[in-house]
Amino acid sequence: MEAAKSQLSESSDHVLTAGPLEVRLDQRTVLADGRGIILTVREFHLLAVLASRPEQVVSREEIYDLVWGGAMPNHDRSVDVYVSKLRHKLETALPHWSFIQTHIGFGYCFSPRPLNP
Amino acid sequence: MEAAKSQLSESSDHVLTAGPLEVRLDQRTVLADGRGIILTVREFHLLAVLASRPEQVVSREEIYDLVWGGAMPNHDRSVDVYVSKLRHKLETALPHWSFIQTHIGFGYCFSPRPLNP
DNA sequence: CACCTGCGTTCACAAGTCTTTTACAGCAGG
DNA sequence: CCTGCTGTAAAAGACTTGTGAACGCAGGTG
Repeated sequence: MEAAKSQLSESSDHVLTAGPLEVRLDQRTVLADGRGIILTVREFHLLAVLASRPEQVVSREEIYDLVWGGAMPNHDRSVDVYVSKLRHKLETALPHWSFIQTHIGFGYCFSPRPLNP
Repeated sequence: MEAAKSQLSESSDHVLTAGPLEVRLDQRTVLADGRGIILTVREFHLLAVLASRPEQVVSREEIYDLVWGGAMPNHDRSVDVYVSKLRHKLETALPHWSFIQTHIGFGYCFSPRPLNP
């Protein structure tokens, strides 16, 4: 039942939930199936930005502005690099879930879904 | 038996217990396996603040506000220095336990756990 | 009063971690 | 093929944290 849920729900203003993933904004912590995941400041901020807009495609420029602040320099790859790092940590913690989709030529989309098998 | 317990329990409003550590708020004393640990005023206050929120990540700013009072001056390292002093005393008293985790770029977390070897 | 001691604060440096940049490989489209 | 885009490892650089030491201060002691 919960498996089909792709919508992110908010227990409160400070907690984002997506499947087995829980992002606690006020405490700067992330739980995967109740176990803590250690993220760096950037990784956490990036996840918070993406997870707060489930199912919405967000452009690199906007992500950059929200997480790094200011306009994204030309040819900057920071967003890509951090999405990669974040995906890696999420995958390690929750191997059967996928959270971030790439939208080629544009940006990324937070869209939690269980992987079939 | 108790080894697996990472949650802090409260025998009363005035005593915080975490593994073999007992913080007596009303008496301003700390016991490690029943033996007293001598802490200075600052050290005790810091421990009390952290131990009263087990498993919660607390920012340096908040710690500073609660223990020192007021806003933390820029580049102030008092919190770090006292965490270091506190860790040292706790380690001396309870070599096989770890109590305070660092969350880089943010703050500290009181998370009592026995050390494996 | 002169001295000693303990505490809190600040400083400085080493060690460690994180961020940014760079480079290269794979992929899809023309 | 050639080009543009993405994934990602690794190098280089920037920033954080741990901690010993120095300093000033206040209280206690002879």
